[in-house]
Amino acid sequence: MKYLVTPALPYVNGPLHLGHLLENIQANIFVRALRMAGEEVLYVCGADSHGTPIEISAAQAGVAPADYVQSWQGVYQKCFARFGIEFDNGFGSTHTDLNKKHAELIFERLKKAGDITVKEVDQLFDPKAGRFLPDRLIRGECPKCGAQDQYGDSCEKCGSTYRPTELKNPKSTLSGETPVLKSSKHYFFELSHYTDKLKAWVKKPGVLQPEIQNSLKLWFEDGLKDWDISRDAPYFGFLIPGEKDKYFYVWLDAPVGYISLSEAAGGLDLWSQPDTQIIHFIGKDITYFHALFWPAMLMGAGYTLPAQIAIHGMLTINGEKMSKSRGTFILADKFTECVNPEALRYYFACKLSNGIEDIDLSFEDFVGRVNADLVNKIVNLISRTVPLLHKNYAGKPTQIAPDLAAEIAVLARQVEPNYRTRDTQQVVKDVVLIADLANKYLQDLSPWDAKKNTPEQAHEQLSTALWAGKVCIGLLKPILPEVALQTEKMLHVGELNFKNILDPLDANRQLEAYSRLFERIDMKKIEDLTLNPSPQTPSPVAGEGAGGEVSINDFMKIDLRAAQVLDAKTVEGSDKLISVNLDVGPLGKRHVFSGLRPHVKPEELVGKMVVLVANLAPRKMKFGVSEGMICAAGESVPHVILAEGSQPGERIH
RNA sequence: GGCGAGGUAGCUCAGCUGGUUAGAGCGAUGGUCUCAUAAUCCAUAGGUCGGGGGUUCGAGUCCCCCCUUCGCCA
Repeated sequence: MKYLVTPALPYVNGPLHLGHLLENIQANIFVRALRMAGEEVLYVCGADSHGTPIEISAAQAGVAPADYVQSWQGVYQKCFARFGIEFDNGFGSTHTDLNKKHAELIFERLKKAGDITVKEVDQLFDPKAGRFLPDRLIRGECPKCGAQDQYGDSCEKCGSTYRPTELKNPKSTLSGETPVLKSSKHYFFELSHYTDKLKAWVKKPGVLQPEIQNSLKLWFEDGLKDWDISRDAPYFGFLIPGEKDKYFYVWLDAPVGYISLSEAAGGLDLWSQPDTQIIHFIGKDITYFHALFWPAMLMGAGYTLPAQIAIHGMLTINGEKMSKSRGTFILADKFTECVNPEALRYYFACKLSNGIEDIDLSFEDFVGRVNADLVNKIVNLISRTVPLLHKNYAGKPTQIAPDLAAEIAVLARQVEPNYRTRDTQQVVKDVVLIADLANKYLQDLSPWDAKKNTPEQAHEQLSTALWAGKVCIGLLKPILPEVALQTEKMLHVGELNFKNILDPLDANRQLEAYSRLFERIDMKKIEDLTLNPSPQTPSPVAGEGAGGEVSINDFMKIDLRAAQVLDAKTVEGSDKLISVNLDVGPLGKRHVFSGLRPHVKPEELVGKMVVLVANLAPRKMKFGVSEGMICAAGESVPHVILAEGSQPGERIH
């Protein structure tokens, strides 16, 4: 039996946030657990790279859409890697020749099967921008309640939904023009042809969670409607064969990415073998596409159907929807600056099961679980035994107590099946229970207390507790790969898997000295996540460091100003800094610490017109606050760039 | 608005097809050990199971209405 596991392909419209991580951590844990059980698993993912939003963002950034997508691809891959998530064949994209080939192939097969039809559709068109407008790019008055400035699909005030053509006084958000109605030919996929097959597939046990089966009923009752799968130029996507200005709708070629990414990783045959276990991890928001459109496409084109659509709930932060204004729209990279990424893996594992309820990241609970259970109980088993074994028994373990070992083995054997059903909530519960047993065992027998024990007994007790700790970490290995790796090295137990996990420790091998496996989380650091909210407008294309391209928009974010040096002094206690006061005209006066001391004499600066990065975030330094940066050129011997002839405060661009 | 899924102790959650005095962990409080990242271990307190009505010998568990959160409405 071979497995193919995919998370949803993240759409390229900004940096990854904790919501992406929830799904990807869940899928990653699942993959690691299967592999630990000896299963063969292909694990692929990539950027969902097409569509109007990407095309427009790329245009705004002044780069080609393909380049725009590619630069994000690298950012995503690095970000995932920080959380222990790495895909077979790297993090791919749906904008590839391979994906084009498969999208066309499926389209041709559906066409041959008579599932593709062509109809004329009236849509709002922006004459100035020369393009049809998706609902989200039209704003106007709600036809129901009259609220101003509402999207073309639904009203945020009264919640009513409508067609964009019903909107009063509509305006294109691209050009501000009033859109006009225009007709165009569209391709449709006749989903209803697959109604019976889909009904049967949906009911197959294990394919979908019961809650999802319920919610699908309505869609079937209403009757499956045909699906508009084409978009007119300009559009970033794949041209429809035989057309010059019509493209596949992004949602058609996005799931096809599952196939092309598989092929790129050497696993195309997984889609033709009947016994493959194809498992898609998705959020409940995109159920429709994965439970109806996608399987219907596969049915029509003759591929293996997914064995399971593993659907999870949405992520909330402290009980509320992630919100940019509340600062709870937490970016993944920001998180890694404050907290060990494995803590998040552990916490999500605590909360996830095979249910579809929303998952709440409660900071209080998060810190509590990690500190109280993971550090104080589980890791503690190792940190309280290894040093004693070194002190009294030359760092070598001995045989283990059979009674406790048997009790623990019973719990440990439940773990693998729970991973397979994605019930990591139960996995963690069982592991914590093992840790509780072992901590209590140690406490009751106190092997550190010579009066209660003979040395042999104490040796066995310590070894048993350490073994229990190893079992705990081993069982959590899919969740905490890095901690497990460190433990394997420290205890010399080789690569832990579900077969060898209960093996005793090698009595002839000296343990490494104990080093901390996990640090407690400081609540203050977590609070920092929300105190400094993630940026509203994430920087696209950037993030590649020096030498990478930035868009004009990125450049324009930097506010460079001409500034006149009022005075400049050396800073006592620092051989690098110069304390500079600047006149920035209308922006007032600024104080800056400049690191130019080794190359520039303070008195040389006075009166000069320099270039100031005026909107650099103020930085608190040992000697005070610096409110900007003075630009200089040159690597080893920098010299200050002068803006001669400028007036203080003038913008430089 | 329609449909679906939730609303159980301060926090996060278990409670299978209705059945004895509603459970767990964390947190809190008191005590304990001192090997360990002031960790462990023991004990105690904490709930009108969102609200109201109904079916039943008996409902957190079934039915109806309402409030509330989340998702979807192609």
